[in-house]
Amino acid sequence: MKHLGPTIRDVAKAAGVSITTVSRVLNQYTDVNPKTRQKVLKVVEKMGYQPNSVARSLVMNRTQTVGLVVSDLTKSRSGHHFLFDVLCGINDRAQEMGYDLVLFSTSPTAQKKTTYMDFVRQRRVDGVVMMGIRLDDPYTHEVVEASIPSVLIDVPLTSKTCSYVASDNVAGARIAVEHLLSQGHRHIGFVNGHQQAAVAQERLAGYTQALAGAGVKFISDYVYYGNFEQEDGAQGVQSLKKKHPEISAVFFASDLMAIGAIKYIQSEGGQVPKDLSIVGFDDIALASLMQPALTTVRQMRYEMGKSAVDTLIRMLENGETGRGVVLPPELIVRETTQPFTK
Amino acid sequence: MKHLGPTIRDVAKAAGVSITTVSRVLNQYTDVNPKTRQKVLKVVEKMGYQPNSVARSLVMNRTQTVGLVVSDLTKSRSGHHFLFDVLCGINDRAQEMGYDLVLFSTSPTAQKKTTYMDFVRQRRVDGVVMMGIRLDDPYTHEVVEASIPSVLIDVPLTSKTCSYVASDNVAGARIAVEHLLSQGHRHIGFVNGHQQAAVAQERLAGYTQALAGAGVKFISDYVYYGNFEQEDGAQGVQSLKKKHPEISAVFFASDLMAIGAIKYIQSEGGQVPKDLSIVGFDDIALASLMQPALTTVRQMRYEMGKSAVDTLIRMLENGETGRGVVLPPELIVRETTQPFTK
DNA sequence: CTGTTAGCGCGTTCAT
DNA sequence: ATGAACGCGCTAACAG
Repeated sequence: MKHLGPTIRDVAKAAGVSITTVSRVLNQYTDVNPKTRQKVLKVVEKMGYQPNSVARSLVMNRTQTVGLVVSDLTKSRSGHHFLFDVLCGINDRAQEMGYDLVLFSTSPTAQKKTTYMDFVRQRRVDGVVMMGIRLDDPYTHEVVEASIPSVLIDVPLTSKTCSYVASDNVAGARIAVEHLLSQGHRHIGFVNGHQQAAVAQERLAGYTQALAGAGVKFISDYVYYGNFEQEDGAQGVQSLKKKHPEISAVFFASDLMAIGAIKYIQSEGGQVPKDLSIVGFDDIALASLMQPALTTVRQMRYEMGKSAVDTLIRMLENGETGRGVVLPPELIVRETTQPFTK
Repeated sequence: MKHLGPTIRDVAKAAGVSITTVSRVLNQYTDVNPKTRQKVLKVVEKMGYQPNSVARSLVMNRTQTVGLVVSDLTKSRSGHHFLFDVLCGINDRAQEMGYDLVLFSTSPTAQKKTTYMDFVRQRRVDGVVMMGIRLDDPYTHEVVEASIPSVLIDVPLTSKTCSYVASDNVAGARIAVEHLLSQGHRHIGFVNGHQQAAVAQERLAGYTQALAGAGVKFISDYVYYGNFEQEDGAQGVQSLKKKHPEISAVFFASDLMAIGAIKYIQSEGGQVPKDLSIVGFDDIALASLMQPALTTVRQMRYEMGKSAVDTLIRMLENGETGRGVVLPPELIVRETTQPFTK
């Protein structure tokens, strides 16, 4: 495992110039003789020289690297569908902007052992994008106070060095529920995510707003808290329908829960939307493939990823301070909702 | 944006020892006085010192980083379901072993511009895991000849520095087709992936083996080549059934294609498995949620990821040479297959 | 325009 | 058991 290639010194020697000069042409400095530049460039080309980014990072004190930290990447099966698209957006944009992407997953337990700043300092990433994080994760608040720029996905917190990117979850939930209301439903259940998810709180707000807008009374017992997973959806409807048989429609905070619910209803011999109208949230790939196809609220996942990197880089390179970016959701009406019939 | 923390020098000063000594205790050297060690450790603790991994990488000429290069990460929608789980496995194991994971996506065009070795040398990763790569991607053969260790996912090539991890695709296809045969089907179509996918070639082999084993004649016109995507599945059955109405069962090289086919058949008023028995490949999450639930061949995706990292690290740290790791697939019988009825 | 000189933070001989 | 000195490959003043 020795040298994998020539160093800047080898190039300098071969070109008959100093190291500095080589460095200059490589870094687009203008004050270098065109002829020298050509000569150097030719040697670089011939030797197949590639600058050692580690050495450069050391001296520049910048790694051109962004860290993507995900909480419990593996465990949250629900997350996959959402995370992957965001990841793609992040990766694509980072690459475009000349940054490398380093992936980390943390768990709440790991977060107790290593502080966020230790974590970041050790890795020397220039900035961080965090996703899948809960409000009560230890890192959450460390991040906003950290001195290194960060962007949170789906957690609306900002500071001088911390921005966020999220869907407009309030609006998303509202249009979902308004859709149900417009179809005549008046007893609308809500299977939410866990309370430590910022999005869950926002979607609850959207739910109540929609009800209020239609003059329908909010009944807190119509709200069930799950964990975004399929099983939670099944349990959610089951619980809701048992206690409140008058419920004719349910809004779910994730497609996966909605799907779990549909499966459950079907397994009990029921039919969707005949027996219950259902709206999900996310528009994951499965949504359109379900039988019946799921009516849901689409999030711009890929764009969230891109936007996160854009925001991060603006803080990194232009010194901008933290801000929030909110992306619009979109109602996708498919087959799991139908007008209320007594 | 200057110092984010103390350097080894600060620690040395504060502890009243030399840099060397600090370095020694940090790197588990034994020849250091227990009392000095304690003193240093205490200072390290108190100052919250974190070694600068960049500096260490420079001097050690190792980055403790593995690169994950994926071909067309974003574009291959079919890949998501497969890639993500593998990614999780890779990430988890890399983290366990103390390596960071850097994510890259390449495209065939990008591969024409930058050679693989340039790519790797620039990033200074210690090793590479590649996935989603085609046999005709430029990188494919550069990788096996490269001087830095690598592991290919799903491409059975080895060299001194290159290993691979894959499912036993021949066996997987064989058990799928044997299942169909055992149900009495004799006219079995095969919607394969594109020919530049190693797995496609292998699955074809498994398909023909199974037929041969049952004394059923192989008809090359029963094989359709798609691109692993949903649409390809729909087109595949359509084409196959039109030309060969006698076909009573079809094996698909990906679940997504199988699902596309089911959707197509249903949209035409047909029924699965009554009108056509179907077996997929992968066992993605959708498979069990489909209506009817998809019979398929499960791949150990997460384990493939873990295994890839294990293999890579054995080459990296023990100097082992390239080898192949083949994981067993498993037939998951669900609802899309039924015995042949005249 | 170009070369010389200093480091960046750390691991590593080689003395002591 | 410990420290001084050197160098990893590169960028950035500072002369000329």
